[in-house]
Amino acid sequence: MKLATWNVNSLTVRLPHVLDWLQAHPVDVLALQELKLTDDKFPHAALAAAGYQAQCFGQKTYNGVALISREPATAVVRNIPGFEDEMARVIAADVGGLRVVGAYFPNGQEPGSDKFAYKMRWLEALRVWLRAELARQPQLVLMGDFNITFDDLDVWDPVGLKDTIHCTAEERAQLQGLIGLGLVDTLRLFEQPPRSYTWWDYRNFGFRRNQGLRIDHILVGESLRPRVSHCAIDRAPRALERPSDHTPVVLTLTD
DNA sequence: ATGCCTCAGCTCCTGAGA
Repeated sequence: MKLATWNVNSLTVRLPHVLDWLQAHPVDVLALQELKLTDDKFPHAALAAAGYQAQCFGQKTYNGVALISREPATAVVRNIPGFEDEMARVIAADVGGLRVVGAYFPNGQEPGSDKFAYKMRWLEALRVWLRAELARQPQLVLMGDFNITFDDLDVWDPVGLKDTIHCTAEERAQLQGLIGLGLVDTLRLFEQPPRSYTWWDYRNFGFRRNQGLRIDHILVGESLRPRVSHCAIDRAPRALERPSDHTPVVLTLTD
């Protein structure tokens, strides 16, 4: 079984890339973030023609998440129960015997800002909710655009970007809080090329210079760890014409 | 350097992203 996550930065613009990618990488589940469209504009027909059904949770202009899967997804939950949020950031469902959570974590803009405070509240609510979810169904996968680096290995310039957004101690403490629930950072279970990132700034030739961050992650419950056979970043879509600024991460589980 | 690029939208500029 294969699962993947990809922040597409507008599904309208990136649909051709997504369809091409699914054809070349027929994963069982693909979590998308930053759809930037409302549910009435979601391309169900194009995905159905490719052999996929979708559960979507969109909004106008910003945010928006979806779970695309070969098999139907059930018990769908949108956003964090009990956490009032105007933004469409989370979609969870049962797929293939797993609880799959796709998430677009808040950016946070700048430490000390209102948006940073919102990010921290959101992270706290996510952790509390996932603790209960894991108790109910330990076979859980949390994947998406976390907008947080684990450590300096995830940062192209850890000195210059020290304590900036995605790299602060507060954000990283919350990310470790998720690990503390019994979740595993699957990419780090396997040897990776040096300077492995999932996002590169559009500006300043960020991708060409490999000046990026690893902020898209796939975490699994400890009980799934024995089934994790591979995890890797697929840089290829970032090199296409008119790319998203993020690239997919792919997890392989033994059946 | 309050810059660089990309996207959506009350579209010829602005806000947001990261």
